[in-house]
Amino acid sequence: MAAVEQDGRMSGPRPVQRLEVALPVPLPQTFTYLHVPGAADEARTVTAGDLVEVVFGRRRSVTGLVVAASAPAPPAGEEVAGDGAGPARRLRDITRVLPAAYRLEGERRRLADWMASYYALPLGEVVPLFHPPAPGTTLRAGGRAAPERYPAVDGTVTALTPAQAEAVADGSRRLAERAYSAVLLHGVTGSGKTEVYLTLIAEALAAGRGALFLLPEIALTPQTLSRIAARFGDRVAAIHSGLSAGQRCRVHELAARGEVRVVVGPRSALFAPVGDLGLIVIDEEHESSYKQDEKPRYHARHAALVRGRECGALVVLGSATPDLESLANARAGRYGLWELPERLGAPMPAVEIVDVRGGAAPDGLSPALDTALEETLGRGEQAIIFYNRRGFARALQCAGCGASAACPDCDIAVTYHLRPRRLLCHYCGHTRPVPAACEACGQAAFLPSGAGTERIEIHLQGRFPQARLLRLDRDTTSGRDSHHRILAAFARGEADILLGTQMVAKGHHFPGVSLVGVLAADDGLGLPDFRAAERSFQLLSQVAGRAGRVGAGRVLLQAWQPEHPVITAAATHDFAAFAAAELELRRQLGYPPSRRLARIGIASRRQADAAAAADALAGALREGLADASLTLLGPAPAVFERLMDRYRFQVLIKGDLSARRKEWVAGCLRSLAESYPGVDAIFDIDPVSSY
DNA sequence: AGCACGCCGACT
DNA sequence: GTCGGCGTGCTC
Repeated sequence: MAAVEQDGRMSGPRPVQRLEVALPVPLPQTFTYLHVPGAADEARTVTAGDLVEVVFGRRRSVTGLVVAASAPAPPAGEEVAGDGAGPARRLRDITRVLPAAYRLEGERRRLADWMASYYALPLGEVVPLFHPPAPGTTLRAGGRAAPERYPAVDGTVTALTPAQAEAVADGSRRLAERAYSAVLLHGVTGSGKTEVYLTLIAEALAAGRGALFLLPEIALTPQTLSRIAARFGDRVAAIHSGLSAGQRCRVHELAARGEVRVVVGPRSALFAPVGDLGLIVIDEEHESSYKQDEKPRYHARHAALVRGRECGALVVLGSATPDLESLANARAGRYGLWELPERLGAPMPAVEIVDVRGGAAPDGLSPALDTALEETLGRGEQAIIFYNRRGFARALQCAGCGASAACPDCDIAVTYHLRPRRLLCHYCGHTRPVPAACEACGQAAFLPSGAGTERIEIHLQGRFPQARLLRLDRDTTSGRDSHHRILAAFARGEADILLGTQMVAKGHHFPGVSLVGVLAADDGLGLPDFRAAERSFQLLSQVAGRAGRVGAGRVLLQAWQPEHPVITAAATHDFAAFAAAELELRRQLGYPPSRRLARIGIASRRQADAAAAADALAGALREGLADASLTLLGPAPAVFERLMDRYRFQVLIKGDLSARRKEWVAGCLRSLAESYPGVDAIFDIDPVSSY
């Protein structure tokens, strides 16, 4: 068959390329497409590393990575390769080749390969991380294309303290070596970690190299961005959830062209195509938001270390409360260690533990905290009250039969909310009006049991009617930016008390705060999760660090277990004591960082199917993974046995799974899905929690 | 995974 | 009568 050229002349068939394309589907194979170079404007010859758009199944447009491309050759009856069964079909042409700026090659490609192997995913499933618009981000139609502007701040470089200078000096030496190395920067709240990061970024830039600066989304405040912009001007670009698809593409292209040399953002910023990377900073490296909780379930800290290794960069992990895994790596000599033990400007606040056992209002403010708050307000200073539970009451219990109103889709008591007055499931979002009478026994008297921030708010309003109160939790932050607006208003002194959930603990500098009160400080310790103690310690340290960053500060921790080692270590700002005790526990129980962990979750609408599939899987794994270095736990019902109308079971694997074995497990899960329709399986490497 | 096809329950 | 729930089958 001859093609008709635009000028009407007949010509022979055009040479075509056969492309092997990795696509974002959970299938182990690549897919073969054809490409006719020169068939359209910019239809250049394709090579491995190009991204292409294709029609796939019933999907109009899917972006895939070319992993192999033949030389252009005359077409010869191009058919679907393989099985032989069924009628032969012609191979499909690709729709489009993405511009060269989007090519996935060099150390980013090696990172993609590592991720696919380490997390046991087809290569195509990690490719979307590397090209904008990234999945799961807000796509605002039309978006304002104007570059983001941040208020100018004083960009003056302050003199470094001796500890900061020492860290920077070691960092400079490492940068000059132009080889991979990693460092844990352990610096207490307010010790000036950011100045160390910014100085090192400046050094990397001065040496002509690029940098990535990762921080939790929540920490991407206008303050932070202004400070960075003041220092680096238009060589820096920020990625955050508010960017439109077009703005994301722009950042990507500027980075690929080398016009932007520093990219700041949350975990997804790790994949920006900044060339000749000299430095990767992971701030608040202990934050669990660095682990993506949907597929692909990667950990950005781990991936950052791999990217650093692949391009010869210095990777700096910073935290006031390092992840125990990072601490163990530093102690084992795999990372350097920089310590900033001194807070700048003010001493660490004094922390008092308040025993609430036997008190009149164990869920509310103790007399000690009440008095401290009264004094603080009397002096015209600000206070933060932290209670990690939203709503009015944890459950609405029937006074007659004791039954708590439950979620129809989860085996969970629903939370009682006052504004609006409804019952709400915090796991699936189910909501319904408050019933007039008990749904189980018909009696009309209820006992709201266990307090939440709404209830504390009402108490505080009654107790201190003249105080201006701001509440910060998921229910007061539904609007875009409302979170930052509330924090900014409090920072400007527009309220006297900030009451809220863990949102009050993160980031932000509050010069006027001299009192922090924590209700139920030991609340998180009861969770059946091997990281419960670590998370509690981090949270308490963080919230305590909000007090007295200027002048004297005071922190009151109310607890049921005042002698609990996590509470006493947090009260004495003693990270080393906490770490020593917790590392020993982890060693005894065989949890990270002593041993690695993988988790397989099984879920189905039908309980029997989920149970049978979990049993079958555990049996297969016990046989296929019989090895002294591995320990299998389960199958066991998940901690929340039923969520979103699905019954959940799990199997845990302790020990080091080789890439081979992960691949084998992934294969088991694929065949499990075939044998048990309606059953879903999740394979989570290095899960952030064990339930 | 995503997307459409196909087959049985409660509604204008 | 049909709207729509989700089981299931396939993807070059």
